[in-house]
Amino acid sequence: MAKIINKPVNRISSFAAQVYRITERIPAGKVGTYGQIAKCLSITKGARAVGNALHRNPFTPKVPCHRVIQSDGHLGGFASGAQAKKTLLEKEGVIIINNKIDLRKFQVKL
DNA sequence: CGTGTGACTCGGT
DNA sequence: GACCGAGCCACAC
Repeated sequence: MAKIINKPVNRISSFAAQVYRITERIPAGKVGTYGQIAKCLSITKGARAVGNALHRNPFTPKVPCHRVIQSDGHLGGFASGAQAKKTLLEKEGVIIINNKIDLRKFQVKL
């Protein structure tokens, strides 16, 4: 009999779920850093893992992954291009100068 | 289980 | 500010 194997593309790791949870609670007009989210998950050095989870984020419209930027204030990366990320943030009310964001004013406190 | 990769971060140059 | 190297974490193969 044929084994009905469905691609396990449906399972979200607990880690990723937590990342989405934190990202989802970022209000519009504010931004957060990968490291900050990582720290919320008790993994201060897991900024990379956080980026990975967001990059694979299956809840794109549900999770405002575009509100997550680098700790330096740079946009970081975006699946559709940093340009789109920049535009989106500006629409939310975030002021971006030279592809950089003022973390002092837009970094949300978790 | 080892290896490679990535939307990161920090420190030095 | 830009480039490089090292460190840390999770995932895919």
